[in-house]
Amino acid sequence: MARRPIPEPFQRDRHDHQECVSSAVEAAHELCARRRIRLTELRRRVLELVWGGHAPIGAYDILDTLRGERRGAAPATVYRALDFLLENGLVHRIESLNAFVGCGAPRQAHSGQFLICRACDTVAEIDDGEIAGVLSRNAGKLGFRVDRQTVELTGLCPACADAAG
Amino acid sequence: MARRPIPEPFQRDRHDHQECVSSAVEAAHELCARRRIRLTELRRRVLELVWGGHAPIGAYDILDTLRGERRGAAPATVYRALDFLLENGLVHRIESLNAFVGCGAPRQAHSGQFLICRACDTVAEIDDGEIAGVLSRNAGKLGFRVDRQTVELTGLCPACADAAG
DNA sequence: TGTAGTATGTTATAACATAACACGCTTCGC
DNA sequence: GCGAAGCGTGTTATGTTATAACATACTACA
Repeated sequence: MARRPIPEPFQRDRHDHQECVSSAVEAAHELCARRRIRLTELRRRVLELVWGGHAPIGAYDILDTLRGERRGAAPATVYRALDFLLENGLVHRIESLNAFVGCGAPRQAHSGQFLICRACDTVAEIDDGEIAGVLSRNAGKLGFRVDRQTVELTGLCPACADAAG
Repeated sequence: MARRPIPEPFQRDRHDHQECVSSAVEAAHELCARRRIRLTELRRRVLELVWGGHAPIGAYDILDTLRGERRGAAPATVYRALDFLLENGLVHRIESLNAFVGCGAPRQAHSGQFLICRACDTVAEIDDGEIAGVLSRNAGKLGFRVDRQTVELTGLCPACADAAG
């Protein structure tokens, strides 16, 4: 596991972001070793780029950077790496933004819930059992069997809410 | 208001779907009259096409139909009509599918929660106060102020779950 | 009847994503 | 070490979703 816990949502002012990136890469290495799958150079690099910040990044923004580093980078290059990272729960896709964020607690593909600040673009992932429970239970009452939850809450993070008054 | 309530989620086997469409159009007429905004021919037609079924429909599928009916239909034609319908809560966008469904209880742009059957593509909208409450409350505990909730649950509807065993 | 505001037509392009096939590398049994 | 199988990436092409920008037409209302 990472030596240092991923910062709690919205406790990120003035944090050492490089530590977030290296924790994420280290966690990915360990997860891939455990599963005997390959965290190739390309996949590691795409993971780092997704972890460039706590804001979601688009596939073509990743591609733009990659093109400066590797000849022959193309959309498929990026999407294949992202598919691998998604399958293994190392990144998440934010459906409402067509963009990707790093996962702070990687494990097999899982859902989580996302708090998306519309002012500063920061996304915080939470994994709230109460939310997941209510969703499954209330859908279940209607006879619906839930496989996958997409929960994306847009609004203002604490800092931006303060600033907005 | 519509003379007949929109069918409950998943009580739709052998229902008279034309009734769903005409209820939706009638509700839209009333809502637009009340707000003194215009449900034009184009907007009404796009609304009908979205209500073609209880499965989400893509903008370009709407466009394909429209092209057979109206000269000069183009993407902007459809997206502008959809924007109008979205703003007024007459349709919803399913983010995880980049597609649209009719709203059974139209009012000013609102969120709702969506149950999406991955077998038959039916989408049921629910408006569950307990879910909305837990989401707002638990995000609020972290200092996050929620403006908009995107909740999309993918899985199996009762009929398809039965069929799958 | 003029005009301001709204709605649509029209053309172009941006942004996001996948298909299909070739090639090279890694792994593993022999 | 050698060959086959599977995996990962390169490469080219295309499909799908969405918006920009400007022109024209329609509607409401003074």
